[in-house]
This record gives sequence, C-alpha cells and structure tokens, in this order.
Amino acid sequence: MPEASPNRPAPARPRTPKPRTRRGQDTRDSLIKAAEAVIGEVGFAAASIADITRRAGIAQGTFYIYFQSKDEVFRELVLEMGKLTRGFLADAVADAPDRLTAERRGLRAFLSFVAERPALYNIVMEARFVAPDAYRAYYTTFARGYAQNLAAAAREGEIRDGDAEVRAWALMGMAVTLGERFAIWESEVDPDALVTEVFDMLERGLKP
Amino acid sequence: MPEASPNRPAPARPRTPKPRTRRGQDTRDSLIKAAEAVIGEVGFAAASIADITRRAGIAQGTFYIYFQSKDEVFRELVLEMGKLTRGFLADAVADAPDRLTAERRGLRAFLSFVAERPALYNIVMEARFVAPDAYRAYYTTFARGYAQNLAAAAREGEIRDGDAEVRAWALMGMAVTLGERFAIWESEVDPDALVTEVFDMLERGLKP
DNA sequence: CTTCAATATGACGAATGATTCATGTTTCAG
DNA sequence: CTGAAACATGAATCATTCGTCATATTGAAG
Repeated sequence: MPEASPNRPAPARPRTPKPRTRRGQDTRDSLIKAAEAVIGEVGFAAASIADITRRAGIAQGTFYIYFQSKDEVFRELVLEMGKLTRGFLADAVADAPDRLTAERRGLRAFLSFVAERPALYNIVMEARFVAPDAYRAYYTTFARGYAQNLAAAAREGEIRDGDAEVRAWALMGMAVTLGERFAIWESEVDPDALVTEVFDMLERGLKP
Repeated sequence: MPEASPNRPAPARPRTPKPRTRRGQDTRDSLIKAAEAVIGEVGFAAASIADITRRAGIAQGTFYIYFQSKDEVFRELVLEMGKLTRGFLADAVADAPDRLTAERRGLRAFLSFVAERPALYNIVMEARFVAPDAYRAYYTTFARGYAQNLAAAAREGEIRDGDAEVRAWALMGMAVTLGERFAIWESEVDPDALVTEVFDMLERGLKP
C-alpha cells in the first residue's frame, strides 16, 4: 500500500452497468443480500468475496460481473441503507400532529429499525473507515432534512428558536448512540420508556 | 477465516512482558507513537506493521518483541485513549460550581481534545470493529462515571429527576457526533457558540 | 572485563484472499 | 430457430503482509 489516500478524490467510478436480463438482476440481488449479511456480521475486512458468493450460492468470478470490487458492493449497501432508513422514518413520522411528536416517533422508529437490521447498521458505521465519502453523504443527507424540519418548526413557533443545524446533529448523535447502546447491545430498558425519558429532557430541559 | 467470532470469549491474552530496560521502554514508546500516527491516519486494515516500524525507525522484527500482534498495539492505543480522555475531561471540569456548568465545560473540552488528536479519536471509533470488547469497555467506563455525576446532581436538586443512565448515553452520543461533525470535519461554527447553542437546548428544552 | 539476558535486525516462509481469464452456458431479439 | 450478447464458472494468478527465525549487538551486573 504505497499511497493510502485518506481523501480519495472522487474515484472516477466507471460504474458497472446494470444487468440487462431478469436472470442478471436476480443474481445481483442475491449478491447484495449475501453481502449485507456477511459484511454486516463479520465486518468488511473479515468478509471475503468467497464468503459472499458462497452464501449467495454463486461462483466467485460471477461477483465481478456485477461489482468492480469489494469496495463497490459496500458502497452500494451504504446507499441502500440510506434510502431504507429515510423511507422508514418518513413513514413513521408522516402524520404526526407537530414537530415534537414527529421527533419522538422518529427516534422510536429509528430504534426499531436498528434493532431489526443490525447488520445494515454496522455497515453504515464501518463506512466511516471503508468508504468515508459514502459515510459522510449518508449523514449529511440526513442532517439536511432534519435541519429543515427543525427550522420550519421554529418558524411555526412549535419549538424555541435556535441553530437548526447544530440541533440536528446533536439529535442525530443521540439517536445513533442510543441505538447502539439500547437496541444493539442487550438492554434492560424498554424502548418506549427510553424515548419518554429522552424527550422529557429534550422538551423541558434539565433545569429544575 | 473459518470462524469469524463476533463475540471472542476473552482471548486468554498471555501478555507480552513489559520491557526490562530503559532502551526497551524507549523502543516500545516509539512503536506506540508510530502506531497511533499510522493507524489513526490510514486505518487499521491499511496500516501494515512495516509502515509502523518504518515510521518508528525500527526493524520489523522488533515489533514482535513488544507486541504479539497488530491487534495488541491497537488495544493498547484504545486503553491509552481512554485514560487520556478521562484525565483531560476530569481536569477541565474539576472546579465547576455546579453540574450544568461542568457538563458545558466537559463538552467544550471534549471538542478541543478531539480537534487536537483526531488520530486517537479515529482509533477509538474503529475499535468498534477491530476490538469490540475494548470499544465497549471504553464507553461503558465513561458512561458509568457520567451517570453517577448526573444522579448525584439530581439528588442535590441541581437538575430535574430522570434516568441517569439514559441521560448519560444520550449526552455522550451528542458529544461524539458533534465532535466528529464540528471538530474533525471542517466547520464554520465556532466551538463556543456551538456549546452555547447545545446547552440552551439541554437546559431549557425545546418547548417554546 | 566477562558474560548473559535483553534487545535488535531484516530476510524469508507461508498464508491469504482479491481479481482475472479462458472457457462454457443461457437468454432473448429478430 | 438461431446466433450474438449476457451471464456463469472456478482454477490460476499475483500482490500483499503477517509473523518467524537465525544471527548480531548492547549494556549492565558481578
């Protein structure tokens, strides 16, 4: 590894073309699914292409018909995770009467999501080291939407004024860590109680 | 990798003995320092023993006099990071008049620390994948102290009652993510303003 | 000034695992 | 039905790097 570039300058990805056949699409799907399982369980470094193709029930070489490298599947997975999470949260929050309720439901939904797909969650976390740009994009995209919602709510007078971006990152950070601690590690704490507790602090503050 | 064990059951570490000589201690120190720099910059996987020893100005084989494996230096680094951070924060918070002030100063200090030693911070984050037990120990130790402080403050009436453990993890999560976003990535936001903003939310709550 | 344990060296053995490739097989448009 | 494009195969390639070892060197106790 002569040049380990921390800031890879837009890898100029030529993009493996999409499958042109039903069969091809199916194979690709199997690979993605297997990759999620394997990489999510044992981590990127420990997951070999052989592991992935074996799990998918497919020959090794076939992998390279659909992805240029191990890196590329990984990125694909991060992208997918982004879409899934955003969709899931959007649904959970869709008909909330106000922003604070929406936030509460959002956190609750996030915890459920993490508990149900720990593998995908691990992949996003590991992206910080395997695909920093994808990782950043994931959180930045999230934060943007989050901040917009908070700003709008402040405008409506639903919450006090304040820096929406800072708040967005602070809230996201809470969610991420709480998810890891109470949804992935074993937890004695009931998720609903957890959310209630957190929002007591967030809504009313810590001051007596 | 036949068995990729997510839960390694206490690796039965025979422990490389400490150096018996001044020279040995110096060499070990060089290696630790080099390892922090290299691993922190390029990540665990990309960092080779050769990179580390080269940076330390020492022969490859010498590495194995002081560490049994790449994993072992890494663990050492996580441990060190834990001690450093706790010491730094303890100092920063030492003579705060009350808990809320202490929290504020703690966050501010944490942001400075991260900004000054991003490599160490990266290592702790990566520990989630390289040395899960060390990672967990790091955060659990932190959270315990944090929760005790919060519980005490609640008892004193300095803050409202509430689940100290949940609060501790929520606050830690905020700090971690804010550190990454505003202290490691480029930031337009002034750290002091950031802290003020966050504590406005934490102390008074979001409700209008 | 010996002597031996501690420390240092760097070339090398061995394993690993990503990626390629030459060779089939399947699909589907026409 | 047919042939070209897609797709599939898995053995072979190839670069990388961990960790070992046989061989020095150092330094301090006696």
